[in-house]
Amino acid sequence: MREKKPAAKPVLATVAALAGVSAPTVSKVINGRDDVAAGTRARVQAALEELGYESPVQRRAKSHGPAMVDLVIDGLNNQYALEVLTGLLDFAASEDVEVVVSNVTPAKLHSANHEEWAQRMADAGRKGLILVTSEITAKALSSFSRRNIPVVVIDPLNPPRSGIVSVGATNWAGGKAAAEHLIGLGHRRIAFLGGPNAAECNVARLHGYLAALMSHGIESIPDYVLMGQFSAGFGVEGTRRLLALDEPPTAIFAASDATALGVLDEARRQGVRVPDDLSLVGFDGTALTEQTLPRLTAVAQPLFEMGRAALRSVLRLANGEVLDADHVELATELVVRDSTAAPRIHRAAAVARD
Amino acid sequence: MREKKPAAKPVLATVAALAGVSAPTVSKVINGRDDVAAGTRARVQAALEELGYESPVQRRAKSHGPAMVDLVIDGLNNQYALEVLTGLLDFAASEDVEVVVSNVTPAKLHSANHEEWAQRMADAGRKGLILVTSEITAKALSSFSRRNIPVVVIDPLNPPRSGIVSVGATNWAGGKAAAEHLIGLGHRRIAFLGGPNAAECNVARLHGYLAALMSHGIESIPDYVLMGQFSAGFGVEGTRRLLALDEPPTAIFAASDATALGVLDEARRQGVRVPDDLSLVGFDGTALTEQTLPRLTAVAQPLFEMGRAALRSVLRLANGEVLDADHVELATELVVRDSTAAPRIHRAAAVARD
DNA sequence: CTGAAAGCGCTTACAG
DNA sequence: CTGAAAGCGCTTACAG
Repeated sequence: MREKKPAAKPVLATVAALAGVSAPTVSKVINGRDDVAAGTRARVQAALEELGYESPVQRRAKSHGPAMVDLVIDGLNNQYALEVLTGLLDFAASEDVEVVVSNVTPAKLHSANHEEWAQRMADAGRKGLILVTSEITAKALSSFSRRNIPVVVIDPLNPPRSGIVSVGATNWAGGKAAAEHLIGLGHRRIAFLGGPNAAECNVARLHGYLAALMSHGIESIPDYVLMGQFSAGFGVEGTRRLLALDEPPTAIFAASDATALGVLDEARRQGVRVPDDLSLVGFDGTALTEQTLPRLTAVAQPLFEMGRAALRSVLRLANGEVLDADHVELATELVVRDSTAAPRIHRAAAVARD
Repeated sequence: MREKKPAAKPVLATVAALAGVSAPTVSKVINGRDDVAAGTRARVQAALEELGYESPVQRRAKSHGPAMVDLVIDGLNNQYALEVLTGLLDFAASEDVEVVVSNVTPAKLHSANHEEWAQRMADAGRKGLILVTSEITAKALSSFSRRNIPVVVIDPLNPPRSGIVSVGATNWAGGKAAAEHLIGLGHRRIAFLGGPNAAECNVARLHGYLAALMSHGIESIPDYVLMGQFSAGFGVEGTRRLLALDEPPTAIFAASDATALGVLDEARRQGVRVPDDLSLVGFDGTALTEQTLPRLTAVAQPLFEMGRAALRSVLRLANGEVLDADHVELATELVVRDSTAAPRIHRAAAVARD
């Protein structure tokens, strides 16, 4: 529902009254006729400015309806994107903003003609652009910024550069929390199944994990750190490699829920019980974590809120406001469920003591 | 003799004269008011068509940018909606159509002011409206059709009435295929865990299941048919009730993948092995079916294609074309994976024979 | 140059 | 339901 301001929308007659001329004269100034005295023209123009007058045509062109923003998701087909989208759409509805959604692969995004794209958005009166887990070049960004179209990236692949507005999660702190939870349970042989090396969020998770090991005096073992994709397939493959080691890990920190799903499947296939024989922590905290057996201990990202925050930032920028910071990270939270426990050796020792 | 130049841009009064009504009446038709007799409306619309009249608003909306349609999803947060959305967005991209997505609960949808909503869409030059798993009243529908905004419903909750264009799947055939697969494996005690009674698709699945039983001379047992929701929670609850029966079923046909997920969890909790002790067939065929252990045998709906077909229909209608049929059902397909097997008794007998 | 008056195209309020 | 009448916001034609 759109609220009508009590302040009456300025009409040609209003402007005329303020400028002390007749309506036809204002009409002439607006339409660029030359039969108006310079002084009169100046007075009328001042009045137009002051009242923020817009002709019906201008008003219409300026998108008569609710504000609209574009949202581009790379690979809609995962739980992660879905939750970001839901948060964003819910907030959009409450703000009376409409969202044009596109599902675009990174390759297509990269090869797109950004000038044309930005011009089309400007013509359509779009207020801003939100990208999810994509990267954007400085050159492409300038196509939009030159047209006053703000761009916000959710969970950017690149490290946050100044000039690119982005919303992320505290990936480093999340990685640290995951590893510390496992260390706290008594684990020392903790593996990391990461995503793409190029993804900044993945690198941050890795370094959080390394920081936790280091601060507890645990040496990191290169064989325990595998980089791949945020996918179940990589979880399966990585687990196979880890369990084939002479000294396999007692715990795995998977850098995404999807990866953890793969770990769970491969462990089951090999008769390795989770959490009895192997502890497992995921990352993302999507609805998937509740659907596995055992339910998955995971670092939850505030995906819903990230969608919300990104839209809020775009609307603020479109409104000419200044943001507190270009890059914002929302807090992750470790949610302990059923896939983590003390390592076997510990429990065996505890039983022996009894 | 009065010679009118044909090049003259048609104006409201021109249309009125041709239709033999007054200008205000034409104005009402254009703006979708409901206080115009059907016959009068038809005459006016014919005149509008013949003269190619366009209001200033329409003229502006039309000349600018790619076509846009609105998509309203009820409860985005499930795999089903996600796959429909993906199919629809991919086709939209290839057709250079933009999609405005909203996530609206059924309650909100019901209480919405459809007149205002339809008028906003008309003002914004939207080509059509697509609803996913929602119901729409005849009254609401008329708000849109009066403004020449076609509406297509994907997987409608109500039985397809004439006048409502919808895209669904062959739910009855799918239900029959699921039950026949189980019967073919030797099962006779087959339960059905359904969705809401109000959902037409669910009723069709149930009757497909019943038809299969009947055609094989298997009596249907009331205790084996439970109606609830398309959710994992109901899968858990239903399984609990079924396994507590004096003579529990040897197979369960779950009317959604989510329900099947719940069945799987509860079976595991009770130490009932799938498919050894219990066979399970799901319905939807979302990506979930590949992620479970065992992987889920399921009736797959062509969700991707349903999204695609719905958009295609809306664009055709917007283009003034006539559809072959108001309601279309795309074929479901049984995909056999690892959650179904011959019932125990059968296998025991087979072993005894060896 | 300027603006009263007429006009344009559309919408609104309301009597019948 | 319908349309005469009034109104709205803007533009045009033209007298001064």
